Amino acid sequence: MTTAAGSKWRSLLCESSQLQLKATLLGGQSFRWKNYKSTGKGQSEDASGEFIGVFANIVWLLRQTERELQYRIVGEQLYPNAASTNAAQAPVNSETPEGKNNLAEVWMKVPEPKEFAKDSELLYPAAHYEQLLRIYFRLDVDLEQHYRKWIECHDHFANSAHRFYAVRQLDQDPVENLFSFICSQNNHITRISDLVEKLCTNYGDKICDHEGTTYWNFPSVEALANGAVEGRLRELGFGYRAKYIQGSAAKILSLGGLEWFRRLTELDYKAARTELIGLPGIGPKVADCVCLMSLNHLQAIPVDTHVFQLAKHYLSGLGNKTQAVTDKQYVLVADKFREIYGPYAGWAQTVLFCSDLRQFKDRNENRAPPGDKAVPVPKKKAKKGN
DNA sequence: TCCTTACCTCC
DNA sequence: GAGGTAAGG
Repeated sequence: MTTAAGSKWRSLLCESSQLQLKATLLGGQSFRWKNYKSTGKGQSEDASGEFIGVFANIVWLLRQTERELQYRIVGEQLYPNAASTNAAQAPVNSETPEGKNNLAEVWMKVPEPKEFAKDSELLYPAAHYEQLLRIYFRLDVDLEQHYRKWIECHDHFANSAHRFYAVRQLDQDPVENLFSFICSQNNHITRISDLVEKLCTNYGDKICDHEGTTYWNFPSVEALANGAVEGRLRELGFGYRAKYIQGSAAKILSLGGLEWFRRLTELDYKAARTELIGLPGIGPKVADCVCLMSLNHLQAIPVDTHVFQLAKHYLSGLGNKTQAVTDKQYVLVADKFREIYGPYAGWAQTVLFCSDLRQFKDRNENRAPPGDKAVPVPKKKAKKGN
């Protein structure tokens, strides 16, 4: 059920001032995107401007121009649950109420392809892929408007925004999101990516081969709950995270699997967070990552040691020596961010987080493109020092 | 309730 | 030590 790798480039309208692919895809939200260097492309070291990655059981190639987001389907498979859920009654391009538009929910409603007139070499009509991209990048949200607001909220954002334009909060698959962030504890991005890749190659299904690389989807909860998983993951170098992965998978199954995740999107933020912390290996930080990145709770603030350092822009008296973030400090910092930035505080924090990543530091390429006048250079506005 | 420490592995 | 968590004081 794979697609010929030769499928053509398609596009949807999307101003480059609304989306910066690089920082959005490589900034630590998802660990499955890579800079794409086509083998045929000669001297393209790092600057092809194309990214390859997987979501919704599709291998995507993405790039952008000033006016368009362009995509190419490298390979695809049916969503595994498409046939077994109440598929048919959800036309792909129906309007979904704002705030309820979760990727996993859409996947669970993906109709079977035979219900469509086939469009060229792909499984679905172009409108389907377009909708997946709109959901994944939350393209319905006017990001420039939020930037303007956040700039007014605090100097710290104003000083970072012009260096980091158009970082979008992805709306990810909760399964991939949760298990990826279990892997993230005490690790940096490259090793997290390696571990996530190992999960996929060992427990995922193959999607396709492309230019000598095999692409896999993210494993199902069932696959990760199997009794042999912990031992195998230890062999593969997951360390103490191995037990958390299998244990969380097993518990999620006992709670209802994907249906349990769906319920969490309907609960309010605090309730969803509490549920998540009930899983082994999930503490406050990972729970907030999942709330923010795949359960549509945009007020969640994941406070890691890094964010904790940033928080000293806002709060005095956090102490200079402490290494570990205590629960009390965590709540203090998260509440402060929400107080300053409002209901989309988590998104604002993602932008700030990106702007402080070493890999992105002092790079002009992260500035808004020359033609972009939408996000004004910071004005001023004193609000510091609480 | 609040705060330390061990934990796997890689760099 | 690293973008944390769970166990124990």
